[in-house]
Amino acid sequence: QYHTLQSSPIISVSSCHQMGYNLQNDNHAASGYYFPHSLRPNGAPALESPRIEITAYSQCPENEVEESSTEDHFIKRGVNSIVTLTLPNADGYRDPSCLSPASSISSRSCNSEASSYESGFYNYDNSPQNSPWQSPCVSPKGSSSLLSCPHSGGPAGSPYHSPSTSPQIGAMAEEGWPAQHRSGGTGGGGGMGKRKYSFNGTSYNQTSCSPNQSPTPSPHGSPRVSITDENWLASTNQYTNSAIVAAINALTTDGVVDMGEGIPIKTRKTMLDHSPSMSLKVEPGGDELGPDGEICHEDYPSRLALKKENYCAGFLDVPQHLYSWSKPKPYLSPSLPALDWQLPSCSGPYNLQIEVQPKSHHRAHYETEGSRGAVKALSGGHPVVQLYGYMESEPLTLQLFIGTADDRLLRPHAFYQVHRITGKTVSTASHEVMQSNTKILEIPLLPENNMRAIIDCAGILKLRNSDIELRKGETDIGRKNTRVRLVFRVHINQPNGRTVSLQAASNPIECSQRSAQELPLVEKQSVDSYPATGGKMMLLSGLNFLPDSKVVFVEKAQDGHHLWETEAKVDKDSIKSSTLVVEIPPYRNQRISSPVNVNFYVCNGKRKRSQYQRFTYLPPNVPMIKTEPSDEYDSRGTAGLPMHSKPYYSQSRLTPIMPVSDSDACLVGGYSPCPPRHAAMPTSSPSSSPTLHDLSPVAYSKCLPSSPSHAVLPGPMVAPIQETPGHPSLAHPASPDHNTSLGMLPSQGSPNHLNSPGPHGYHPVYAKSSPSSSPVSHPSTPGGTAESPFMQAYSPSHAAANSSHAGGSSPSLLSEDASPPSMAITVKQEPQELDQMYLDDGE
DNA sequence: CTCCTGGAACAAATG
DNA sequence: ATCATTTGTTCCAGG
Repeated sequence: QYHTLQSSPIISVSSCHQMGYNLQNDNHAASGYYFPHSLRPNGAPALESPRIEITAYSQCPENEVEESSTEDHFIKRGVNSIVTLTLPNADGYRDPSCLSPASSISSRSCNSEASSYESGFYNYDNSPQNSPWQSPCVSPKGSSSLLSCPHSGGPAGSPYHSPSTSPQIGAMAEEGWPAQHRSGGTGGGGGMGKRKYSFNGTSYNQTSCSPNQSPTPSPHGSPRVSITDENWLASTNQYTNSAIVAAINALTTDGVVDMGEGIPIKTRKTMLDHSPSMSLKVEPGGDELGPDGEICHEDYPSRLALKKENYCAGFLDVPQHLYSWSKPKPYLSPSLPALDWQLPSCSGPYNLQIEVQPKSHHRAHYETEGSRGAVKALSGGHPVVQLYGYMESEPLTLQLFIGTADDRLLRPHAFYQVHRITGKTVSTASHEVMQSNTKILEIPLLPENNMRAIIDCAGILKLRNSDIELRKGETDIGRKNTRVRLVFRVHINQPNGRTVSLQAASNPIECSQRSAQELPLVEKQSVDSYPATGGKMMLLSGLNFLPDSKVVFVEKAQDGHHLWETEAKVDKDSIKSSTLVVEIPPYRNQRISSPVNVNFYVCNGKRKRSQYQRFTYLPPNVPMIKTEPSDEYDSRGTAGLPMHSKPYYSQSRLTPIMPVSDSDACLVGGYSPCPPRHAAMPTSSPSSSPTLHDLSPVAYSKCLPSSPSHAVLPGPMVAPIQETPGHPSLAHPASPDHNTSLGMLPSQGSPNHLNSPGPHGYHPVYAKSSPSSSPVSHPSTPGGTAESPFMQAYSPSHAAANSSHAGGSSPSLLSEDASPPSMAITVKQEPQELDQMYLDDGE
């Protein structure tokens, strides 16, 4: 294993490894990945108390029988608890930095699912963190899994072992964090007290558990129990972690990161694992999966393992047997990248595409309600996801989880969970798996179906804000945080032992009943860019437009303050609920020499605004750049309907992170196309493979520089997620993490930036952008890709980049200047990228 | 009879 | 501190 690790390291490092963990690279890869995780380190902060809680959880699991998810969580927790216990060293938490590589590594391996293992790990833990164990973890297979567990555990364990290690994370992080955040900040008490929820039947289960479990220091005790807390906690940690990580990073770059995350994750996973077992239902999916084995195994394995080790044994086993998945591969999962890692949508020949996007609105259901059905597509059908470039005969497993849709990096959404839909109307088999508080739906991707899956089995469950916010470590707030994205992942094992992980995120989905009914939504705009003179009519298509809807164009500075704002003239007579015609207002400066990115939004009233939409003013003389179709549109005239739906789509791609933008290009063809794009991502590291997430700073930096050239792309297109003009809501206090978390992202971010037409030295901006300072405001800048600062706000990637580390790297990007002239257009950068890509592929 | 939904009542959180 | 909004969650009822 080591060999592999070592050998591969360099190469793979950047890329895939994660997957690869199994493979080998662990170290490198791990390190890279870990970074992000390292965020966890944040754990450091929180660390202190954590363990305690864990213990509690363990109890819960059994009790609760709630349905899948909750139970799972509990179960896991139980496991976790075990784990936690192990970790006695609180110290470690804090030191995350100390951890350095070793710890980090271990953690990662664990990350994913490892958690479950953790419990078992103790022993492992003992082993000196890093070394052997870790590596083992990395290693893909089998035993490794256990090992990995250890890792996960290791991290946790490590703490024990070595204080330095820190404590990694693991244990600490989870508990600690939560405790701190929640209890301290919000005052869990408050939350608890507030609601009656506790009473609710649903909550019962949870509560019962949680309370007990939650031993958390805090008094939460309260009924609420935020059930999930525990579970969540772990997960939360992740988020938090990111922030923390960021902080940590600042302190130290070491592998530390991993630690934190890894542990939490593990715990979570465990929980998940349990659930899975519970879910046995798997049924069809299972069958299919079974065949696939590989992928499934990954997840399953872990589960299995966990189960076995833990109490599961009995229950779980059954299911397992049923399905092939259960198999022995357990370990795989551990190696998989954490859910908050940013992954590219295409790598080498592979390209994971969302062929049919989900509708922009889907009312999520509460636990107190019945299911509200599966997420549907605009067409009335269901979302469709396809993997291009995969020629093997082995089925793969497509993973789906609910991710965030804010301006920060993509990560599992704390307030929503994917909900498995079954029934006669459902044609797609699926199977639930829990990974660190996040429910994942696993769907078979079969060669016979051309590696295409119709997602008609995925609903969305809303968790009570009060429950989630109480989780330890959870820093996000649920209020107004009702937009999500479907996040799809595929892990492809390659001959060389590495695993390529791809990720694609859907366009944002508004899950709030009220928001969906009241907030205007712009799905398409007929014009993306136009000369500063304005005057052209632009057709907007979307939802909830009212006779008195207004369209406001705004330009924000990096720091978030408004540079320019004007209300455009709306053709009141032509307004329909789904369409609106507006005249593009002249830009404040008619002499711009390079494209200027601004934003606009539709406003139905004070707090009823659409997300920011991107728009680019072009220098009067300059012909429109190819970049966008806009030209066409222009010519057509607003009346023409040709709209761009860029925003969303681009976004979706974005999600994948940087890659995303690239992905666009890649899209169809898959193979060839991708490579180029990779460039963007890959750019980061020679190593390349986008797939891999290069976490390491270095890579980034590298990438960035190169990126400039690449930059072009769709950057603009990227259209970061739409942001709501006025709502900072998303911005959460805690957020800092986002940034940090991103470490990985950076690459992405950079690309975007690059892409952005942004004329001139935005760099600075970026740097600023990070601006975590004004979390809230940031969002606003959606459009900004190009120029400005906005970009940052928008795309998560940006954020990431900006924020942390990225910073380091990003700067370079900025400097790139590549952006230069607005035009930038996406030229192909292929060469470089390709190389990288190939390399990756080749390897 | 259960599952979906669409609508809304209620009530906590904000402004 | 109070009142008006908003927004989150729970209920209902019809298909």
